[in-house]
Amino acid sequence: MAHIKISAAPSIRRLPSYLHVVRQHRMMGGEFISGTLIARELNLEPIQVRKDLAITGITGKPKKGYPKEALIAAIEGFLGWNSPEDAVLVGVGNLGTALMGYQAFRYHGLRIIAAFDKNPHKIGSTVHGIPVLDVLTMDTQIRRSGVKIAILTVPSVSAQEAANTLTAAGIEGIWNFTNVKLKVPDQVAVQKEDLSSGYALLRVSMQTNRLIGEKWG
Amino acid sequence: MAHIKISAAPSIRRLPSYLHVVRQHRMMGGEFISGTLIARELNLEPIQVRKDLAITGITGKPKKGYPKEALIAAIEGFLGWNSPEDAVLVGVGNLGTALMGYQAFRYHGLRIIAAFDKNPHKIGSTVHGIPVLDVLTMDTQIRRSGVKIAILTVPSVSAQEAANTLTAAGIEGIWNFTNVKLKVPDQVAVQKEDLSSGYALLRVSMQTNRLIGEKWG
DNA sequence: TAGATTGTTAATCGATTAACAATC
DNA sequence: TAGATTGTTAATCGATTAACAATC
Repeated sequence: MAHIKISAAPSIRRLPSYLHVVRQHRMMGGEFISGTLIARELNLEPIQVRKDLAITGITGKPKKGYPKEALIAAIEGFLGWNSPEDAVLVGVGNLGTALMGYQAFRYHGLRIIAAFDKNPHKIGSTVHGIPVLDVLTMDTQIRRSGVKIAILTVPSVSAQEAANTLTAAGIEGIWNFTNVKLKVPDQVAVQKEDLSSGYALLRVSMQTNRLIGEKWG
Repeated sequence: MAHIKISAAPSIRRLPSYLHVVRQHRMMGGEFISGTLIARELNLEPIQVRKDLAITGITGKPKKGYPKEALIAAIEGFLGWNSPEDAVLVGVGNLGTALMGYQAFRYHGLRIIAAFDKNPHKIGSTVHGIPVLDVLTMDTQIRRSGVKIAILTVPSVSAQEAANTLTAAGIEGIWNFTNVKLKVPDQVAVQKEDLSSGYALLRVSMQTNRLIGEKWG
């Protein structure tokens, strides 16, 4: 539901980065990978990595670390990334097009099977191999396919209307790339992706560094 | 510097959403806007909004709220968004192209003045009105223009090399859209933008909702 | 064996929330 | 005036970090 607070959200947010590190070490020799090593690669504290990994249910071996394959399976299983999940994308603009071509989604078990737009010039075409369909048929298509995830990349003004259609069609999760605070039923999860918050942090970090530089440089 | 911990990071992350709400209420009548109203629109606690706004230095008036224009100026000033800041973008792929056309950056005082790529077919063209230049000339161009911010949207394999060139050229902040943990000098700020962490949270939220649904629905 | 690493329990730290006097 | 709202001070909550016994 939209307003449930997910506990351990910071830990969950870090899990994909751990998964990424383990995958990179997959080919390299050794059956095990230690939390210490993962921590070092990500500039984190080892204890934090161990605590985070614990929520996936994995258990390691003292002195050795975590069995790589089991660790990958544990993280993927916890996140639901082990079985491929279909998604639709709404709004084939610049960002939508970019996300449709984003190869990394494969590693998250996320498959965009269709996109929707209202522009007649786009409808009927394919973008990165994904068919672009008429947004007017969205409700029918989603019901038929049973897709549960929608990626929302429409202009702000259309965001709430699109969300209404999506929820009515039975979508359970909306990955919201607009800057609109969506109003949805409680049983629908919304994850708002907000570029501006990251940029805010970057600018403040830069200011902080300049102050330090003046003082010490 | 890369590993400095910014205190009050969660508050800073929320500031752009407050700014967005105030801007939307700008035209509507009234000189003031209350923290209570902002909180309601964003599903936050009023006390949290007041605490967050306090770090910008703004002071409100009991019973009335915050003066809209002063509040906008305070947030923008705190974030450094009041004066336009130039940036370059490195890597004109799908995501790079999308960001080059992202209109919302105007509201953050961010101006992408040039992009760099190594593809001869792209070099010399313009994307969304922004010139695409040869990445081999990047060092020179950045030094000459004095740009301090770089948006990094190259493939993972090229990320560290690009970051090296950027820092050598005097870049002070890198907005990193790759999944590579960059190694940079301490005086360079890096903000890593990570789509997968948001997706992880979405999936866990959906799972939680399903469990609740089974129990109550 | 010795030393590195895990997992648990406790301590610390910081963020969120509560309470409430001041006030327009 | 009465009531809504601010800003401060205190309390709570949750996340991070520390300490350390167990162990391969």
